[in-house]
Amino acid sequence: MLFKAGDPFHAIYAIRSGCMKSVVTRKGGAEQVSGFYMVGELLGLDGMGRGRYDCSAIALEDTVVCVLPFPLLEQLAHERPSFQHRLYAVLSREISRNHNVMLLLGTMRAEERLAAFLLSLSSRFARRDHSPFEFALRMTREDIGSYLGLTLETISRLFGRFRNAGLLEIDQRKVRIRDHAGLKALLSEGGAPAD
Amino acid sequence: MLFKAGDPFHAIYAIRSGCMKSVVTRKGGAEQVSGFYMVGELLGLDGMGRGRYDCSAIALEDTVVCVLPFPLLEQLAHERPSFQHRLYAVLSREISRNHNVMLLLGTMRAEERLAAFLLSLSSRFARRDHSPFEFALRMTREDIGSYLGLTLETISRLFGRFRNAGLLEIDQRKVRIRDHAGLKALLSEGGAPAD
DNA sequence: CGAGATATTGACTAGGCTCAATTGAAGTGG
DNA sequence: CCACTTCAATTGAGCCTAGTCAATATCTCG
Repeated sequence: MLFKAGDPFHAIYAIRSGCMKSVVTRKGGAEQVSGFYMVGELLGLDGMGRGRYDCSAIALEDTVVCVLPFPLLEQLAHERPSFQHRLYAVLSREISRNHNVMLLLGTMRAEERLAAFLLSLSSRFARRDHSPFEFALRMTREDIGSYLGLTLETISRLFGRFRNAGLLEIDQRKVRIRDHAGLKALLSEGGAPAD
Repeated sequence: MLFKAGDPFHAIYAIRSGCMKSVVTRKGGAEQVSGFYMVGELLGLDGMGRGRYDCSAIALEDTVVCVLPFPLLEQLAHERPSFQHRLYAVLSREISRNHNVMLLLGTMRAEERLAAFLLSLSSRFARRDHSPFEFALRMTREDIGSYLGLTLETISRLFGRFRNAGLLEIDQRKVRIRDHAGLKALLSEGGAPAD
């Protein structure tokens, strides 16, 4: 665990290698995975508002992070307007990303959610010179379910269904996407027909 | 409509009077209300990442906003570090707020969602010297449902159930909270018992 | 090899959605 | 002023998706 919800905020973290998840906890004990982070992505952006992190960051494998002390970032931002601009953009993107998750949780059915999740992973791996069609999940079914607002059983069943439909191969955590277009098709269905 | 998803971003907006909603649209047509904004709150924070708004802002009644051109904000931030700090905090808070919505959409059942929504409204009105127990909703059942990831029928039924349980009175859009503690109790249930 | 996670699969249940009809409120024009 | 339209809200019946509970299988690691 890199930091815990409630810890005082003084830095954001950039992942140099490995993979992490962030978890928000509700008074009452219910938890939800609020994001998965891979190489090059930033954790802890939620902390600067209240001066405390409101989620916990947990490594999913051996992970190396780069500590970016917030006072230093603010100083750099002050000195270089272009850096200031970048930093605002990074925060704003996180908001956009959250909107997508809200859309997923609020409007999609289980199949669509998992398809969207896999496609998102796929494109993120692609941007990092990994194969977009073959990669290893670093998280458990339970983590995926929590992130997508589903149960681990549902995730497991969906993987089975996707395999039977010839959309992908899955062996434990190794995923191989066989029909990228087919996954995409699952997304648009239910909305307006593509015209 | 103040701005539309895809419009080029050049300003954020502060509400001076009235009430607005923001709506994200999915390729495929599905829409979701991503937030309700009242006096003093900021809209359009999601736009600075990509240079385009990714949601639309729609007034729910006659509304006056204050236009805050982003270049101006950046300049002010550069000149006054304390202002820069505030601006980062505002963005970060929006991320925290989104985490709460994700938690709501991902882990709560219908009753809990509506209770959480009403309590949130209540405390926001309180902070603005309105009564926290008596206020008028500015949005339709459909808007509420969309925001909470439920259908308008479910919202309507829940209002009925809450009324029968003596938790509140509701006449069209006028709400009167009769049992604040009772609403809160709906939230913690389902999680771990308070100990 | 054994213990404890993690995954898979089945049977059953229930919460919330869909479809549909009705009522109510607010606005429009003759 | 009142029919007429339109939009919003309520209510009911039935269904379906995903959750729950439970049993088993498989992995990982000490």
